[in-house]
This record gives sequence, C-alpha cells and structure tokens, in this order.
Amino acid sequence: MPSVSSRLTTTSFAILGLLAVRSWTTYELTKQVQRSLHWFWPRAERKLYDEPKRLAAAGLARAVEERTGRRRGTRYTITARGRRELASWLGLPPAPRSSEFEGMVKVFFADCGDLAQLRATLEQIAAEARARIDVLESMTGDDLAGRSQFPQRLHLAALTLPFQHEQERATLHWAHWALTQTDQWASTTDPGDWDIAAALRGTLAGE
Amino acid sequence: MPSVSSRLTTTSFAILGLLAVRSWTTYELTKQVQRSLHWFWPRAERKLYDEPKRLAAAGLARAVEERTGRRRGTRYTITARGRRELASWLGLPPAPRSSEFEGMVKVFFADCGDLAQLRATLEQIAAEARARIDVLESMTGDDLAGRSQFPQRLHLAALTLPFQHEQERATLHWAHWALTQTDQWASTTDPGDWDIAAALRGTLAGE
DNA sequence: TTGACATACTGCCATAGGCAGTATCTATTG
DNA sequence: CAATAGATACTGCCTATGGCAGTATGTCAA
Repeated sequence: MPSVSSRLTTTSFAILGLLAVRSWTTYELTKQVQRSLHWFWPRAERKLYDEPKRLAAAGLARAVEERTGRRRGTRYTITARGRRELASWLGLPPAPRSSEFEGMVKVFFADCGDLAQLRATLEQIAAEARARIDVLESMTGDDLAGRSQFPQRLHLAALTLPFQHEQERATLHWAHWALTQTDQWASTTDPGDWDIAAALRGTLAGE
Repeated sequence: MPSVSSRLTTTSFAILGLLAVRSWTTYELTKQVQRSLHWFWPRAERKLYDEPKRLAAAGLARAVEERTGRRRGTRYTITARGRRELASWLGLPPAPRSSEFEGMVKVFFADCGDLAQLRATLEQIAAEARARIDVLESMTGDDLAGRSQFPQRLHLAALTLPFQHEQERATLHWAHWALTQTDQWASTTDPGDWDIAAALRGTLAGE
C-alpha cells in the first residue's frame, strides 16, 4: 500500500477524472485509458492498478471489494473530496506538452544509416498515422451516430477529437512530404540537388 | 557505475547519435539535448550524466577525463562499435509516437471544473505553442542565414524542422478554434446551442 | 470437457524524473 | 583586489513509471 504522503501527479488527476465520470474496476480503467486517455496521457497498464489505491489511501476515492465466485475485484468511486481536489487542479496552469517520437530520432540521425533505412522509417511513421486516423474516424463516426459511451460528455469529445485528428493528419502529411523530398537524395549524407533553403523557407511559410 | 549488461534504450541511441555528430562533455550534451532532441525525445538533465557512462561501459563510447585547473570534466566520443550499433538500430522499426499533454487532460475533464478554468487552460496552451513557434522560427532563420551549428547536417534539419513547426501551428490553431467554440458555451456541462455534430463532421472533413 | 479469452492482480527489476546539493572556474563590478 | 553571479560539472536520494512475467478464476463456444 503506497504511503499516504505520496504526492499526487498528473496521472492521479487523470484517473480521478475518469472516476468522476463513473466508477470503474481497475481492469475497466485499463481498458478505458487505452480507449481515451492514451491519446494524450498514455500510462502503463501495470501502474493503473496502483494509482486507484493511492487515490483511495489519500481519501480521494473509495474502494469496494466485489466478488464473482472466488474471483475478487475492486471497484473505485470518487469521493466528494476527490471531486474538490480535481476541480482545484483544473485551475492550475498545465505543464508543457511533451512528445516521444522514436521515428523522428531515427530521421534526425539518418546520416548514421542508409537511405533505405530512412525511407523505411518514414513509411512506418506514415503507416502508424494512417492506422490512428482510422481509429479516430471510427470513434468520431460512433459519436455522430449516437453510439457515444458518454452522451452527456459529447461536447468535450467534440472539442478534443479534432486535435487528435489534426495531429495524425499533420504527421501523415509530413511523412509523405519527407518521402517525396528524400526521393531525390543521393544518400543520407548527400541530398544531391535538393533545395534545402526552399524547404526551410517553406517551413516558415507554413507549406 | 551501471551494469554492463543493462540494456540499451532509445535514449542510449539518441545520445549515441549526438556523439556520432561530435564528441561532447556531459554538460555540453545537456545543453544540446535541450536545443535539439528535446523537441521529439525529451530527457531529464540528471539522466544525461548517467547515459554516456552506460554507453562507455558497453564499449559504444569512450570517456576521457579532462581537467580545467582542479575542476574535472569528462569528454565522450563514439567508438567504431558504437557507430555500428547505431546504424543497426536505425534499421529497426520505430516504437509508436506518444505524447503527454496535461492541458488536454484538463480540457477532457473540463466538466469537473468551470468555464473560466477551461478557457484559461486553452489560453495557456495557445501561449506555449506561440512561444515554441518563435523558437522554431529563430532556429530556422539561423539555418537559412548560414549560422547552422552543423552545416553538413542541414538537410536533416530541413527534414525535421517542418514537422515541429506544423505540430506547433496545428496546436495553436486548435487552441484558438476551441476558444472560439467555447465562447458560446453556457458552462462546462452545458454547451448551449453549440452544434456538436457540425464540429464532429468538421473533424472528419479536416477543417 | 477443454481451450481460448476475459477478468484480476502482483512481484520484481530496470529506467527515468526531479530536487537538492557540492565543487570549481570565469568574468564583471565596485 | 575582493566579491558576486553565472557557467561548468557532477552526484545522492527518493519517487514515479515501464514492462515482463507470473498466478488466479470465470465464461463461453466447440
């Protein structure tokens, strides 16, 4: 059991937010995080078993053990104090965005490998963005068709989904652009006649 | 001293990549990560003192102690084996992108707070994106003006900078759009006459 | 009845974040 | 010349987190 004095983190409040929507078992929480939070606050499944315990220890959630036959299960529900802490937290300035993009690390150091590797990486970046767009389109289609999980929160989904779509579309567009640009490269250390300055100027102009 | 059997991580290869460009002291590495890698592979400064040691222990980098008077310093240089491992790693498929966006967590759970908090969060998201655009424009301007730190790698900067610009512009654009949409909301739980379906349809159309 | 999948959860170990601290050099200012 | 601020250099310590692998039980279809 984690110490009650452990501090609350963004993950704590993110899970509190889900508990504010409804009560969940930890297994349900892991599924819901995968479906929603993962887009902008990804967390390891393993830790989603610990966090609700920490919230309960801090008095921000209540844990109730359930049984299905001999198989135990714990259901977590937010407390009034948890709602107040969450409301307070929402009033604090958010931490800066941060992004982990291993594919971009590979592009950035492409000169240590060969052109086929760089292009394969770009193809993989494009494929992942495409797959994510499919998932987002499916989710948005469900919402439009009235199959929303939480209809009373639809306006919030309508606020956040556009951002995710835009990020994935921008990533797909960039990967395609980069594939086109590198098509004329002689090697990863020799871009041939590629107009670097034009690419940089295009960057400033927002092309 | 970390165990030689410790596995290599994306961070290991990212640091190897910087060592492939030139040799660095750890303090120089922390500054360079802040300037470049941080955009797509942010890492805590504290750990950037450990990682080169791990690379040296694994035979992928060489550490040479220097002295300035009585103040010690260690300079790290990539080894031939390190270059080969880096080249191999570049041929592996990249891990999925992931993003931590605390501001979006707050937007997503805005119904637990009030409208002023939501709008303040959106303003802060916009302010940060704007600040980042300024930094990126300055970097791109330097590159265009021939003040590039590594002119022989300019083609790689011209490949990766457009992506960063686009991400920040898309974020700024979205924050402004969200501010406009929420302007007509009665509260965080009542969007008034806001056309949710139109917003969702706009999402699919890429508006 | 069996096997696959769903549900439920933890131990363990490594990586990573972050705060705070100590140490020394350099340059500027009074 | 002395003091101060900033740059350079680094580690201890503690918590948060990722991830693998494992055990356990229920449900359903073949």
